[in-house]
Amino acid sequence: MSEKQVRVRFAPSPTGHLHVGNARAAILNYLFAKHHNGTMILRIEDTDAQRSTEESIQTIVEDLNWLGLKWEEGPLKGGKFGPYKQSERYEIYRNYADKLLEKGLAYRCFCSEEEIEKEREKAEQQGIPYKYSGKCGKISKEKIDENIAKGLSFVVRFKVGSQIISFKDLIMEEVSFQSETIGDFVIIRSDGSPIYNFCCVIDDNLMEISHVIRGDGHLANTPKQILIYKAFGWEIPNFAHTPMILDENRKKLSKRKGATSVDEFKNEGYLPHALINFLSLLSWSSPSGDEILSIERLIKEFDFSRMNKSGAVFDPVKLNWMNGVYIKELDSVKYFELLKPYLTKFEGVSEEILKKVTILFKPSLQRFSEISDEIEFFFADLTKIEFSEEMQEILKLETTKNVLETFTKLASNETIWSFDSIKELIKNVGKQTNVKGKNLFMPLRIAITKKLHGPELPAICEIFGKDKTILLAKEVLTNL
RNA sequence: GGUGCCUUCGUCUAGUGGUCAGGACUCAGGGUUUUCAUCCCUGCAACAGGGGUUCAAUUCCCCUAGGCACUGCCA
Repeated sequence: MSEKQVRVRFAPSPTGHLHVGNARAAILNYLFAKHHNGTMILRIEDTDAQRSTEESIQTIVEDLNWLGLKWEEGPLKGGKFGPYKQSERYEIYRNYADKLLEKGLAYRCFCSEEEIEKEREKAEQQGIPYKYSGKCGKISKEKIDENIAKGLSFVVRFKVGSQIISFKDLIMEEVSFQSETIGDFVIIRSDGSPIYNFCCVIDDNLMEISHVIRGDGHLANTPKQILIYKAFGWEIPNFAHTPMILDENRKKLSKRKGATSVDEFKNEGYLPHALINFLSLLSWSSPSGDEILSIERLIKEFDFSRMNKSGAVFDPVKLNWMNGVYIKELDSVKYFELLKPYLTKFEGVSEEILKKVTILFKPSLQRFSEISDEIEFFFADLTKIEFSEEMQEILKLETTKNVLETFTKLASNETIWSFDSIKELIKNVGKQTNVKGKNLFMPLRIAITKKLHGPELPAICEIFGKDKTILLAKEVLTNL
């Protein structure tokens, strides 16, 4: 595979947002292309006029851009093998279908949908696997002309014949099918529009695709496609069918439980790099065993030989962890810039304060969308917040009263109010009350922040300011 | 039903004809932080089952079970 120029394509159908399964296919295509210094193509498979939308193409392109995946040829972008939208290539497909018709490798089928449906039901009742009978393949030429003259509508079916189709998949290895189980399938609809399996082959050939990398849902389509390649006498590309991404029940990852489309991850505050890293680690692993991998390393190390054949469960908990790792690595300028969109709730607050407050959460944040809830207590009226049972337990400690009293007393005498001075202050409270560790810090933390955990206490007090800090401590004291 | 693919800790995975079956996430415990979190360390936890082949099988072969996908005038 090295002599030949590597050309791969990502070919989504624009029927909604970019799903993580498709995103992974895009990522793998990208990594493979870059690894081999090849070319990546974006092709829009919009032959389903009912479901395809222009907006969807937009969002898919946006999502791909957000991920940072780049392609050399595609709609909008152009390239010498265009157009890259299948809906703009119908003439091409019809021409190739005509060639097949001429060669007798395909035929017009005049059966109505109702007729087919009846046959299908009958087969099902009898427990026999259904496949098209092929009866229209035997109609005489005169009859065909007569039918056409009568204006009867027809589909074009590919004549499958009988043979064993086997191919070597880069991931699944040797795979073979008996063509008899397939049945003559439709390549052109009655309205003249072409069907996926047909367009896909025509385009992959015309666009000189060297490697077809796609989800293993397409594995069963591959023999049909190979038959078409053979019918035209075309070279068959390499196939790599990637195992699917499953949900926690080991079912095809679908909506309903959590996020499944790239834009949802984007909105929840995941970093594109984290998503790519995480997705690339499903069914694949680095030879080094490392898990946090830069894009450069992924490109360098990616290879189908290290890919499993089994599906992988998408574990959002691990993704969150990984995203947290990448957030920690961000420098503070970039961190704040990416966080800004999640701060709309705090419009009236100065950027300076927001920067100070949000930076405290950089080590613990897993998703940007969490920031709002985390920092809210800085701007809320904390005197109105109730204590949870766990908090009350801690406040009930014998030492609590003394700690809070000493704290407010010493705090009132402070002249400077800085992180260091507050730290020192708490140290002194410990000395004077002879309380330390948890029993010293937790009552203060709870009284002042109304939370069981958060950033370093002195840092919070500093931002609150002296007056507010003392006020909050006192307020709790009076109710003790 | 038919066809195809798959099966190592809960999850993602490494790995080999002889290994204490390794790592990561989660969880638990400990250490640092005079607190929580971060961070560090330790621990829990797996070769689907049954037959072969072999001196030896998690690894090779077969069967069973289970899972998933496809089975459209969807892609």
